[in-house]
Amino acid sequence: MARLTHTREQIIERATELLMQRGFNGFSYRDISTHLGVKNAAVHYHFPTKADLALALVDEYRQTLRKGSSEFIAYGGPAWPQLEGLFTFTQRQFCKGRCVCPIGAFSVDYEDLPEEVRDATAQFMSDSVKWLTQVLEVGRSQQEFKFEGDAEQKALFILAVLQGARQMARINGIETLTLVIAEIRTGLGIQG
Amino acid sequence: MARLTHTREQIIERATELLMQRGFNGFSYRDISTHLGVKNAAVHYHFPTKADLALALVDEYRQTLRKGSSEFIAYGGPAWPQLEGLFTFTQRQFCKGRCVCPIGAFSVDYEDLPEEVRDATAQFMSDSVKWLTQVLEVGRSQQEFKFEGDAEQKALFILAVLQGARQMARINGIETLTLVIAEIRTGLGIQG
DNA sequence: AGTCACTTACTTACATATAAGTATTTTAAG
DNA sequence: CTTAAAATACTTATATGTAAGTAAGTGACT
Repeated sequence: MARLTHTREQIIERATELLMQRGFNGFSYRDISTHLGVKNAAVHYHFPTKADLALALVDEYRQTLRKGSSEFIAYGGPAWPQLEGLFTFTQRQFCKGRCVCPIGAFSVDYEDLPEEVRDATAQFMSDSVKWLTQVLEVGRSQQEFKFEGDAEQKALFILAVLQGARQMARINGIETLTLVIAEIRTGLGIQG
Repeated sequence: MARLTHTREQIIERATELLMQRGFNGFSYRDISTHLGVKNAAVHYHFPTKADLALALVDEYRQTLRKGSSEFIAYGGPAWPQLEGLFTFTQRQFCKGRCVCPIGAFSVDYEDLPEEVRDATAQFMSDSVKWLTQVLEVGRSQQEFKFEGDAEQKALFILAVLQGARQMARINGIETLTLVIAEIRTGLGIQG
């Protein structure tokens, strides 16, 4: 079943960009279709409603992030490359368009979202926290990181900083993100 | 010049709520007017365009935050009540409707915003960083806080965490915000 | 013949905004 | 102190554009 076109993938790609740049309520099907050179209804063909599209976006983002992290969860290994991977990912995403992360965007529009999308977003958050908690715990036990207290609390903390910094960086420039990441490293006893 | 109605103030109040709950693109003039029991055009009378409204909202939020902080800047005094004030403010705002802060909301819709609104948002951010930097510097020199490195970097860091946590709390519940604030205190050597 | 991936052509609804009119209140002049 | 004019705070009505969604049709491939 060889694919003739990649419209579906292209829709997701463009929608992700738009979501990150303008928020979920800040773009329309038209913004997607004109960009791809197809008609509005073509987008509806692949994603009948905007909720369907939103679900696909969360899923896509989850898969993107999971690619690198699933191996760690399964087989262990050093923890700090995992954490650095998260930093790099965050910075690279930001550079692709000074954008906030999809979850950050969704969290602003949260009340508006259909319940399934809210659930998917929450699930994604929960997965991320679990993953980072494990990275921190393993890293601490292997003397890669130095911190006190609950690893899950620290994980929440780090994800919150990244989320916030990415948004602030949109207004103040990327140095904000860089400085904040440096501060996280310091807080974990990692010397650059 | 006694005021007969408070429509203008009520518009700002309601619009702030809506902005925090649904983002700048997530509400319309109709949402405001029906809530107040006036007509759509009444809102346009006070704020001809949505950009005008946005500007007023940033200004309002700035004034709200500045009330408590201007005295500190002018006259000094202990620093930690200032910081605790920020925490309390953040938590109280959140409880008023599980909402993100207006600046967080704007940062998501940033690309969409008229330039004046972007400028005002940036100005607000810059003021906030300046204020918190001063609080941290004074607090450190008075032995209220304990931390190393640049105070401005730390200020950026703390504002980013609060911003991010407030959004995450929307999805995960207020404990996230509480935990994160506890973690900030720890990072400054403050014992609860 | 049927399914896939669309297009054409629409509908319904809402958002933003403006123009013109009205009631009430304030100001300022005689 | 009275009154005319001007400003204030709206309403009614309407224009223009856009968003989301659907029904029915088309052509290509299987």
